[in-house]
Amino acid sequence: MNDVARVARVSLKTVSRFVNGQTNIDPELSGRIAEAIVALGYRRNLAAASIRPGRTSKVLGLIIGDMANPFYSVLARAIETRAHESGYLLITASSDEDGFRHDELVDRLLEQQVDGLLIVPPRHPGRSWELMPQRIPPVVFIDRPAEYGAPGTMPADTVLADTVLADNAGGARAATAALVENGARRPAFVGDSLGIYTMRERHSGYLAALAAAGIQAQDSWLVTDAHGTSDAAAAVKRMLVEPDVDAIFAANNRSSIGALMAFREVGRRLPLVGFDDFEAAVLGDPGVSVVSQDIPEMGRRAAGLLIGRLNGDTSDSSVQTLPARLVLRGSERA
Amino acid sequence: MNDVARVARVSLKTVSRFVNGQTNIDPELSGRIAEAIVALGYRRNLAAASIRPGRTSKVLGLIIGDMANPFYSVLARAIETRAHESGYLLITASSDEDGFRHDELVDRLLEQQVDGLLIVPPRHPGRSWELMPQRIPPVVFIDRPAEYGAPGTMPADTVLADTVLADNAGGARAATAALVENGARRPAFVGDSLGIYTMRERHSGYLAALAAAGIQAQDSWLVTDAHGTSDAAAAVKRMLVEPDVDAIFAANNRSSIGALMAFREVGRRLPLVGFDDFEAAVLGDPGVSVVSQDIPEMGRRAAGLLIGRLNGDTSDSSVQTLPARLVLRGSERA
DNA sequence: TTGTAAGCGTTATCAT
DNA sequence: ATGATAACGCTTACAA
Repeated sequence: MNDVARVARVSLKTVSRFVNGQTNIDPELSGRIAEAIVALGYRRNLAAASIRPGRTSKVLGLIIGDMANPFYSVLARAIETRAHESGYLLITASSDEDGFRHDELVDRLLEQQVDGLLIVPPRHPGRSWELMPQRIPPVVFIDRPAEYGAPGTMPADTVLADTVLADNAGGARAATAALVENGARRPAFVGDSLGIYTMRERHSGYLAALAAAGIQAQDSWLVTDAHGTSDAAAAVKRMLVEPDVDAIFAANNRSSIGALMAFREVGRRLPLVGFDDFEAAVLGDPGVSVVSQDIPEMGRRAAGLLIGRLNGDTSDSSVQTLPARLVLRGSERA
Repeated sequence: MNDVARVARVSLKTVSRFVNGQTNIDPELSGRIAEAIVALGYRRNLAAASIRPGRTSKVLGLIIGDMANPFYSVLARAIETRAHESGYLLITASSDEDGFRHDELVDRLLEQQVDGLLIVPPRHPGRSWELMPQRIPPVVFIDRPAEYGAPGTMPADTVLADTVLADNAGGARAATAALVENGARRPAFVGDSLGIYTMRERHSGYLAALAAAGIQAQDSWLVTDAHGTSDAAAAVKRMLVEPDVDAIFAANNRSSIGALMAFREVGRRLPLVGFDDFEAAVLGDPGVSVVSQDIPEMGRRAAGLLIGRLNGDTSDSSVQTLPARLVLRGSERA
């Protein structure tokens, strides 16, 4: 910038004005500056600009579980789009659901001077947010509450922290109810560990639907160790062989896909409703009914909330829960 | 940092040494510094650190078409993993395949002082890389060559630019050959516009396989306006009704899925091989045979190449082509 | 409208 | 081993 000023025979400040788009500049000087910029191939250094107090980096940090997972990548895209609209870049990092790595990433992003943080808390939490140093930029937690007491309670005192969740319990309840309405009396729950927040919520929705139908839930209907499609497939295959259950609520899309694999292998199916939509759901016959979360909306809301905070919104921390929608494609019937 | 120094009653430089992990510090002073850091909740400012000459930001920029697209998100994840291993963060941005937006992002990332750039050139190119100002950090182009002359030729003079591609032509040739070996005499090509580099390559592979089999390609076998699954489905449905062709090479996975949709709707199928694997490919009966690109390897290679450049590798610009693997699952047969 | 000088948080030089 | 001081590229009072 000094060089530009020298070549254009103006002061540093005038160049600064020019590159910042200020208007009160003599057209002649503007011209000389523009020429000098092109001649020298000058490009402003935003990192340097952002170290001034009161100036921001215009970069946001996003921590998700795994960028390669469609849930996260769709979420990330929605966030990126909203961020871009307001002139923010996005540093996206994967925690692999590991608390330690997550915490490292938080520290690194803060050192990198991001203006705000969007975080999907890892399944295996690390340090509590209560232990965070005082000066933290606004944070929005997505999909799962942060690890401290009740969601939205604690962080309000320390930092501006909002939370955006999906209605996991309500969606699971609707899914299970759809099975029951189509005649199921012994619907299974096939999913991952109940140590995971969303699984816990979905399980409680499943139980609520059973209770509402006057059905007594049985432990033998419950599979909570389906970490991947093959676990789920194995569990569902057992269900087809020993028909203890008469329908399946697949609590995530890996479980849904596992169920389809088992159906195909055994050559027989059970009524099925899954949580979370997936590409192949429309390809089978019948199509797979699912509870669909509006993931892009979750991302837009989260990013919008964060950017609102950065624009000076200091209202109380909020917890928003987005509705989940039941999409019936036929697989809920016998 | 000044405050820490004051509280710990040491000089600024000693604190700097401490936070940079230098060893030559009196243990007593170290202790005082550590205390002061905790007491003040001090966190280093990496943005400020990076403005020193010779110092780097330890941030890489990645421009892809669309983060929500599985091809890109898997690629991004592999890149992120490799970057993380070497201590780099990754700013990921989507161009939406639009040259103008792409160019804006390049400028912004350069202003943000990223140490290097990983770029999937947009389908609708903007400014040529020849026009870029001189001082540019190393760049790696992925999946498609950059927009200037032959891949890898031009940028060598201006900037360190490598290119990592998949063997689109070879993969398409193998896919088409598999159809022919299973009796196809009139295999269709269903894909997107040949204005797209990868489509052009795949089309030439398809033609090569036909030529090798002594089959004269017909214009009526060629569909190049399948931009999404429904376009492809419509095209394939026509093929099922008026059987001009006897097999289908789907040149991308949207076309494969469209073909499956058409098969399901009409209740009849044709031999099919697709380019690019997809989740639902194993769920049908028969499973869908595909040409599979090793996307994570592409990401690892690209990131590794870039980091190598950042570590001082100044060898000539290279163009690497990764093999595509034919995965037969049954759909290639009648 | 333009310029001068100070300062942001850090690291590097060079002395001690 | 430690520290004083300058410098990085930029913005912002404040002055002219």
